[in-house]
Amino acid sequence: MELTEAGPEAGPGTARPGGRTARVRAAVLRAAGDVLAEQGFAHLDLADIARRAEVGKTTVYRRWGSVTGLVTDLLLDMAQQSVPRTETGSLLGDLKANTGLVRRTLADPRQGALFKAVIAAATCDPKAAEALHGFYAVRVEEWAPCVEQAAARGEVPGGTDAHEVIRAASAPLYYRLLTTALPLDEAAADRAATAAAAAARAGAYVREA
Amino acid sequence: MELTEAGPEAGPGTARPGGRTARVRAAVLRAAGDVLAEQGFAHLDLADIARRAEVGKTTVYRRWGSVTGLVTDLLLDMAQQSVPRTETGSLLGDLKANTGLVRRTLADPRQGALFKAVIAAATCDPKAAEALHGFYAVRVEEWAPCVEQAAARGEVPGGTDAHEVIRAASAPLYYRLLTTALPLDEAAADRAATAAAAAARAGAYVREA
DNA sequence: TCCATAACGGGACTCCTGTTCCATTAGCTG
DNA sequence: CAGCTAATGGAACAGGAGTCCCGTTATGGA
Repeated sequence: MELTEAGPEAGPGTARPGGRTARVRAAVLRAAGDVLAEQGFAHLDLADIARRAEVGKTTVYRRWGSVTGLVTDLLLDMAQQSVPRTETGSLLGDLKANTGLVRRTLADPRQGALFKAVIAAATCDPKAAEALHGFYAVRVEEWAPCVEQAAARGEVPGGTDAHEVIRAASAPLYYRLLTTALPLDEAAADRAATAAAAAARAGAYVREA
Repeated sequence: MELTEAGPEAGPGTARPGGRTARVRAAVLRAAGDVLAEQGFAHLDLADIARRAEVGKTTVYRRWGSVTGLVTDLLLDMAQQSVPRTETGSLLGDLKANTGLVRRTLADPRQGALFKAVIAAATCDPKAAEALHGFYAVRVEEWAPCVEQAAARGEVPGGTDAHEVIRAASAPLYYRLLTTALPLDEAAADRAATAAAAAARAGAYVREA
């Protein structure tokens, strides 16, 4: 997995990223996503993906090296497509927009399977973990302003940790997805947003001195 | 993986569970835990575990069959040792006791690695997922009464979903463990408890009609 | 347009995971 | 305590994941 490797001599796919290289990457990531959605992380076999993508097995091993490496790149690719944040004028509205987006993503067969896979990969592979942490750091950063605006409006106390509020809103959805068999319905998303907003208003996320 | 297989003819280890069979299971689970703590889920190789446990490779494959099967059994074994719930007299105190326990468990190198592994296994294996869901269902059930007592004391509105409150208290810790590189410190645990208590008091977990 | 070479692709090869077979050990039951 | 058989363990085997080698393709620059 040389994808995130710094330094002058990086792995294949970096010196000539255009044309064929890009096509191969697209085909492989697409095939990997298909397998994930259809059969899950356990059945992710690089040889099979090479076959589906109509790409040489050697190429897949050379560029991605392992299942976790491939999943990591899949995440990096997905991180490109950022969904812009919507503003509703109230903290609760903004948080509901956020949890609704998270819920729809996790409930979607393809995206949901991908996220499960990435989380699984992150638990065993440091590079995957780093990519995942980076992904969420960006997302949280993107949504944090809505809490700061709420603080400016006086909806929540000053000194409220905006990042922590955003994380608190998503957390129950991930917990539900991973540790229960309960459905990820809209009620759960709204409840998560409502709870985060209520806790924030009560000053639960005010930074300690 | 015949562990949870119902019916008259179950897998090996069920007809003569005493003596040697129990010793083999203990040795294998212990070795598996060691490897998990030392090297993580990715390096969990059944042949290696058999070697460490000084047990025949065939035996491990016959009784557990796969990495996820072994991890699942490890979880079932761990589910036996239930830590009794403490009662402090206030919802916030009880929730802090809960999140403190969760935090210590996840921060412990051995237990934390094990939980990460089980979560990873659950994302790719239905049996592992079922075992994990059962585990958390029991834990949540164990702690739910503290919310009901709080309702009886008038700390939270009637009709508050006790299970949901307990889940809400743990969720941020798991989210933090999996999606960030932030430390699982006591402040995070207390904050999670405080937020869940505040949201519950505000009626965020009242069941809809 | 042409060249140097980055990147790909096929095939052979290796090693290791997981299976099968059967002899041996040791629980359970009468 | 004796026998039946569940369960284990060693050894040989099969299949597939991952590697290596090298010829082929096509990209980016001169």
